[in-house]
Amino acid sequence: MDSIKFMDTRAKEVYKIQDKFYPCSTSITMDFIGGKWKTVILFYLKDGCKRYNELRKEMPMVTERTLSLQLKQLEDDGVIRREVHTLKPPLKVEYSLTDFGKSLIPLLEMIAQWGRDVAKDKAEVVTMP
Amino acid sequence: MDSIKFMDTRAKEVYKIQDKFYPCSTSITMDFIGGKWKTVILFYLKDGCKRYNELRKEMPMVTERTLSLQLKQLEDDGVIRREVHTLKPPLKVEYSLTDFGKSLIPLLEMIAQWGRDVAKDKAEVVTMP
DNA sequence: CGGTATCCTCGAAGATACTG
DNA sequence: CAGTATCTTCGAGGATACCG
Repeated sequence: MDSIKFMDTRAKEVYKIQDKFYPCSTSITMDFIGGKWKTVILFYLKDGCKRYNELRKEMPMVTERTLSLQLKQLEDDGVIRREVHTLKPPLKVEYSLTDFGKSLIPLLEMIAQWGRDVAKDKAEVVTMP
Repeated sequence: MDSIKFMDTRAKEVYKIQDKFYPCSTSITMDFIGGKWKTVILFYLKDGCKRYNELRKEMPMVTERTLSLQLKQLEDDGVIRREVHTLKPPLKVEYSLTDFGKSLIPLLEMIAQWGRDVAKDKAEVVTMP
């Protein structure tokens, strides 16, 4: 029992949301916008609603499956809204930010701006084939 | 040749940094700070340099291997600096933000703040066993 | 048009043991 | 103290084909 005083007694507090543990509030944010495509999708949605194919054209390197999955996750997380405007094909589906999603806009702008600053130094801009 | 006018002629420009393509400036930023642990590490380094074991204690769920790899990536990306202060064991190694890394601080603060706002609604704070 | 279904690859991250 | 070495797991994301 004496050894108790040598143990690490600093209580480490973490966040818990539905059985998931987050060691830092930044982890919570990254769970919403992390991954390869979410910030890109959200960045293109921030100026208004977009159709599925419009998003695809903005992201020439994403596969349909992945775009679809990411959109569904963002929808499940309450960040974006999916609205179907037709009953029969050809379908018209529009995606837009929810109010909760709009709360991310300043952050998205800042992420984009830091990337642009880095690009100024290190990147070249090329046109996709 | 007539069909050329039906093709998607909007030139899609992307960023290129050392053979990697980025469809959006947000992707560049996320390549630096994305993943499960980088924002956490950077957030804990933003107030000054930390030793390896100090970082471990802040992140009770990270494995040594992963922490080590993430630190090395951040170092290779020029975001943090690694300084060795002893020649023989026990070693003293300190990590700190570079000037480039410090340019991320406002962004890190904003990421943390958005996460805190969400936590206020949805998270509980628990003490790690 | 706006997706799913299926199968597959690959890298991030973890578990555990060991070391200068 | 501050890692590295090995092995393994797991899930994000990709390729391709098909569907309402």
